[in-house]
Amino acid sequence: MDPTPTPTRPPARTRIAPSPTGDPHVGTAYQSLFSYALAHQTGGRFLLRLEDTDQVRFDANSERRIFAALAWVHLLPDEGPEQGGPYAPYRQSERLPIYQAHAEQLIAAGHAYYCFCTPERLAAMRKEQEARKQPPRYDRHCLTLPPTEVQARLTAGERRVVRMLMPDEGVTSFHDVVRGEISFENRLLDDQVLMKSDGFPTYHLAVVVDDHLMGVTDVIRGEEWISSTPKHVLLYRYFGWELPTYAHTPLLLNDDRSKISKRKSPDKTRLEGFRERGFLPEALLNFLALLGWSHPDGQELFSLDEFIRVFSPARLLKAGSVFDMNKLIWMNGQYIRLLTVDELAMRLIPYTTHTAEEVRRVLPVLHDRLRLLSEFDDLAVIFFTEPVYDSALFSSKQFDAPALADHLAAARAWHADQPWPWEKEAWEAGIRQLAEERGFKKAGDLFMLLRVAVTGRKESPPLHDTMLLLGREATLARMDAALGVLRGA
RNA sequence: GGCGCAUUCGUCUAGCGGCCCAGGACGCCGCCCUCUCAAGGCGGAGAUCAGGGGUUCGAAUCCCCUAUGCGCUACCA
Repeated sequence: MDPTPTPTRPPARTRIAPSPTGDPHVGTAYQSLFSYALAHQTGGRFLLRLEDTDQVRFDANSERRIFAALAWVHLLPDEGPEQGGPYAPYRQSERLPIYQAHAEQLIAAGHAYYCFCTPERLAAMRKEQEARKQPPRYDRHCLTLPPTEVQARLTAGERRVVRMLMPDEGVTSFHDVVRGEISFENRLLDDQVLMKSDGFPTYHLAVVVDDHLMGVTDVIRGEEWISSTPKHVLLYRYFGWELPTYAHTPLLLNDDRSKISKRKSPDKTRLEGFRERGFLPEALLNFLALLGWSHPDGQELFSLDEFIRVFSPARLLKAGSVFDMNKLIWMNGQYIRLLTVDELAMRLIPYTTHTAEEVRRVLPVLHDRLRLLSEFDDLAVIFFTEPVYDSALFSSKQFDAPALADHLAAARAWHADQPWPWEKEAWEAGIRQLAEERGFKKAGDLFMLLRVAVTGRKESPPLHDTMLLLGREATLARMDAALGVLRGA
C-alpha cells in the first residue's frame, strides 16, 4: 500500500529559520510543516536554526517559546540548538567568526567592500533619491575610497559595514519549484549590507553561509523572500557553491488579503493563542496543510503521517490564501470527535477546573457539542454548579407561572415515585403521558420546562442523560429550587 | 516610483485543451432525525473561471496586453 511518491531523490535537508523576536508565529508552523514533510519523506533531516542576528529586536524568551510551539504541533527539528547536531552551533549569534571570515573572503575576491557611511548620510541620500523619484540605492560612495584610507579608518576602529558588490549588468535568474524561472536585472540590485557595524551579519549573508555549511538542500520559505533571492544566488556564485532548490510558498493572508499580521489578525498569528483557545495541534496542522496546497486525492482530513507521505512542493499554489477561522474551528470539531472519551479527557485536563474523573463522567454527552477544548467548562457547568434561574426562561405561551409551577410540581412528584435509575423508554413515555394529562399542547413544552428546571438553560444534552448524570437527589432538588423561583415570580 | 509575484463560488480549493454552461470543503439557507442544543444525513443558493485580444475544430487550462491585488525596495528577518 503505497500509492504515493516513492521519492526518487536523495534525502533532503531542510530548515526552519525563525528569528527570536517575540511571539512564535503561525507562519513558522506553516513553513515548518512543508520543510518537515519534505525532509521526512526523503529520509532526510529537518533543522531549526535561530536567526538571532538582530540585537535590537532580540527577545531572550522567544527561543524557548518557539521550541515549545514547534513541539506542540509535533514538528520537532532533528537538529537544532536544543538537540544539537553535526553542524552546531545552530544559533547564528554563536557563529559570528564564520560570517566574519566569509565576509573577508568576499572582500579579498573583490565581491564586497567596506562602507563607512553614517546612517545620517544614507538617510539624506535616500531622501534625495526619493525626491528625484529614483529607486533608493546605495550610491557606492565608499567603493572608490583609496585602499590606504580604508586601511587607516579600519585601524582607527571606525564604525563600518561590509557591502556586497552587485554586478552592473546581466541578469540573475533562478528556478523556483512552484513558480518556475524567475529573473532579475542585476543593475537594479542594491549593494546589500552583509555585515552590520555591530559585527553581526545580515540575513542575506548568514542564510547563504549557513544553508551551505549545514548542507541544506531545499529552501522552503515564504514568497516575501523572492525579491532577495537574486542576492542569495549571487552570493552562492561568488563563493562557488552549489545552489539549493528553492520553493517559495504562498503567503498566509489577513481578511483584507494583505500578508498576515499580528495587528490585523491577532487571533491567527500567535501559535500559543491557538493552544490557549483549545485547538488541537493535529487540526491546526491539517488546516494549515490545506492552505496553498491540496491533497492529490482531494482528501480534507488527514494525519501528519499521511501528509508526509503525499506532500509534494510542486503541488504548492502560487497565490496567497486567507486564513478562515471558521473552517479551522469546524476541523477542530472533527478531530475532537475522532478522539475516544479517554483521549479527549486527557487533552481537556489543562483546560478545565474539573478532575479527570469528573470529565470522563460527563464527556459522553458533551463530546459532540465541543468544538474547542476551552469550551468544555461552559458546557459542563450544568453538571457541577447549581443553576441560577432566569425566570424569563420559564415563560410559556400556553401557561402562566402558577400553572407552570403546578405542572412542575406534578412532574417532580412523578419522578420521585419512579424507581431509580429511571429507565429511558419508560421515563420518556411517562413524561409524554404526563404532558397529555396536564393539557400540554406539545409534549416538547413539558420537556423544556423540565430542562430549564434541571439545567437552568434552554439548551442541554438530552434530558434523560442529563438527569442520570446528575443523580436522583440532585435532579429532584433542582426541581424544588425551580419551583421556588416559579412560585416567587 | 522601481522590480517581482499573483488573479476559479464570501473563504479554502479541484482543474494541468474536449469528461466543466466548472467539482469538493467551510460558512449560509432548507429538509430529515429529534424533548432543546449539537452531532449526523439529504438538498439548495452561490464563480459570465479579473477584463480584453489572440492561438486552436475546441481554452478555466497555451500566448500577449490591460486592470487590480500583494510582496520587496532597511546596518529587520
